[in-house]
Amino acid sequence: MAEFYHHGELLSVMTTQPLGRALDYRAPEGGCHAGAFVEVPLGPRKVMGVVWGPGAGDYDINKVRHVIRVLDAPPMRDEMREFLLRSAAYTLTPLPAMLRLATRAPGLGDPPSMRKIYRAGDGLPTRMTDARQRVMAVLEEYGDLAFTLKELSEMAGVTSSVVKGLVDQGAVREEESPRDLPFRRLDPSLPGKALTEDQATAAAVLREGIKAETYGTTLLRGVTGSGKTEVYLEAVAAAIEAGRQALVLLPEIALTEQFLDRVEERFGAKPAEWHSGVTMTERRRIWRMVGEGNAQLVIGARSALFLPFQNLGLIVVDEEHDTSYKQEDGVLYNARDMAVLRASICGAQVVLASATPSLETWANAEAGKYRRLELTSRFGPAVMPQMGAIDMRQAGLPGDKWISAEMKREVDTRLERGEQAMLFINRRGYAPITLCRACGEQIGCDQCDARMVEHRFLKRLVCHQCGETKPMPEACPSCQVEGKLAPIGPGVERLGEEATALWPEARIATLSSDMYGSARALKAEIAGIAEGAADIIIGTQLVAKGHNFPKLTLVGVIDADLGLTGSDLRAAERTFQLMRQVAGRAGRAEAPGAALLQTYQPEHPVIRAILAGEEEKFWAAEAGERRQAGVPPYGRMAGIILSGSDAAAVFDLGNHLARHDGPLRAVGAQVFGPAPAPIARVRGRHRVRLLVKADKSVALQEALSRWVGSVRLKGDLRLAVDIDPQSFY
DNA sequence: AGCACGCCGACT
DNA sequence: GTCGGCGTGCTC
Repeated sequence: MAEFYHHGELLSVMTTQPLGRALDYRAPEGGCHAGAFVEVPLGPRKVMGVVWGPGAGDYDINKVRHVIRVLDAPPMRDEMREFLLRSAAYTLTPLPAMLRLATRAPGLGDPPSMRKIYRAGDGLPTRMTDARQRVMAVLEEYGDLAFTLKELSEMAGVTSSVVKGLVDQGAVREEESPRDLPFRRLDPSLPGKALTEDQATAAAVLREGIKAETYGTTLLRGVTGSGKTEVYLEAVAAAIEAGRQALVLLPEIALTEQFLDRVEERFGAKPAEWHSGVTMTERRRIWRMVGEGNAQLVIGARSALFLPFQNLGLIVVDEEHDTSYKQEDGVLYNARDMAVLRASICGAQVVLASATPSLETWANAEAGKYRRLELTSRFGPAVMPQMGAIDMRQAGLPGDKWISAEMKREVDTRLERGEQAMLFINRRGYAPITLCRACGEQIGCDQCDARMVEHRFLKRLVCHQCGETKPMPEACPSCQVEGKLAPIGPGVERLGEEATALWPEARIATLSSDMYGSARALKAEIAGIAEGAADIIIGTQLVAKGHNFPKLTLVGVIDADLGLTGSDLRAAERTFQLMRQVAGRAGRAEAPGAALLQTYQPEHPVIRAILAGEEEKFWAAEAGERRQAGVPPYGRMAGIILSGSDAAAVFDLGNHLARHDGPLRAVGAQVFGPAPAPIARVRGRHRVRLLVKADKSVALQEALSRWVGSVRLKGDLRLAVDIDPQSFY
């Protein structure tokens, strides 16, 4: 049991205020446990914090104030504190910022919110009417179940005043009940889908792992459609059977709805759903229920890692290679790595599922740190798609067309057969560049250094970097000449336009995340398309992620070269993964599929590896190059991002750091830069980046904090450390 | 993060 | 004289 502090005893409290350390307080009347969520006075304000441990006693004892109150929430467990400490140390994030991730729950500490519910009472109404009769019939039909006023009156087909009248007469009982209800119990004993031999073997291994009740990570690798989900749902079932909680992380909110249905199919009830699109009320409920152990399974985004699980036995990271797992939401962390850390602390199993694992995960599996499970056979009758390249150097297309004659023929064939075809391009909007033919100006963002992208659908120019938008101008903002602005290059909207011209009779659906007002609308659209509401699907990124289109038999990648060029060391890996994923879309059900890549570089090793299906070869070659270069996963890297409104001051700071690199040289690490960051200006702030490269064995974080801690940031200068950056060049 | 304190420029 | 700019420092 956690340490208890009696009234008046000195204890330390970690707040979410950016103080960087815990402060001493005295325990409140009635005392409190370590880990308790508390409200404490800080200057003139009241702030929330967590009782962190015994007081340090290094502060004027007369100035130490009392904890105001203990909040009504289960105390933070030691393992969560450990997780926060270690993830803060790993990512070089101040602890309060890390703590903020674990306290992001609306109404945390409020007493349970109550609502009125209605059930059958003891008495009978003095006068029976038709409406009253219907209410009593509903209550009788459902026995002792209780309903909200709205439910009951709607079910009986009466107004709420009828129910109220019955309450007054004692025929219906009104009760207070907590608004936050436990999640329905999941039933792991339901049969589930029949598994293939492959799947059954993998599932059995995962189930064994769960039984061991220790930490372990498994790479579950299987081509698209091989049934990874069915397999890891068996691991979820094993965790639930063992009375433990499970968490499934998905990279994309748009995927959750489909997934919830599969969970319901397997376990007879829907799990908790945690991501940015969930309402405040639902979040409060989830936070509370997860903490009370009344949510057995959570499906969520990366932030779900910080929910107060009481007995976490399994974390699944689906599509573990997905780059959206590494993104800033205040703190720069990779959810995949943090999942492994969280699990290792609480003795849980991790399943990293992917058709195309990241090189880090692949290397960890090769090194024997992760168990590796392979699903080779596809589920059901479908087979892997045939792959082919279209050499665009031979296609002879004009500069404003992107669909080759060969691609058109293949699509024609599918249309004749009543099947679906998908054309994929990873660029949102109409055209990535808007060029003035009079002066050569490319319209850029006023706030950033990025180019603005025309979105004809929105009738605006949009900055994909900072979200800034402006109306499409008539005249060039630089030379004022009118009518000379020209769209350059393809975007998904423009491709849709070209497709409409090529196939005027076909039903064409263009899928881009910015074309739908809500995730719900997009989901509905995708569901309709999957059922056959479109013949040709034109899509970006999001169609490459896990949707199932049974009638789809052709995927055409319009610009397979995107991502091959440039000096980003991970571009090849990303391209490989993306194309394998997209290709895997085709022919998931009965009809066999084909994948065609339009490329100007058919001899490129990545393109060839994809076409040949030689994945191991690709990874081995890529791993060799990285080992040679001493970059992740065979070396360590960190980015230092400096920002501020004054470009010169930002660069000065960068140069100062680069010159005073003693702490880094002491461990043999090298500094590169300063150079303008990949996005050199964001929202009016100039950004400069330094890169640090070190040997795998180096304690990089300690060296970095000594180095970075040596400078004091003046004015609006900011410094952020990005451990294991996604892109480095 | 807030909020107070305090030190310089331009006003009633 | 004094109002207010925001740089610096403090909060247990």
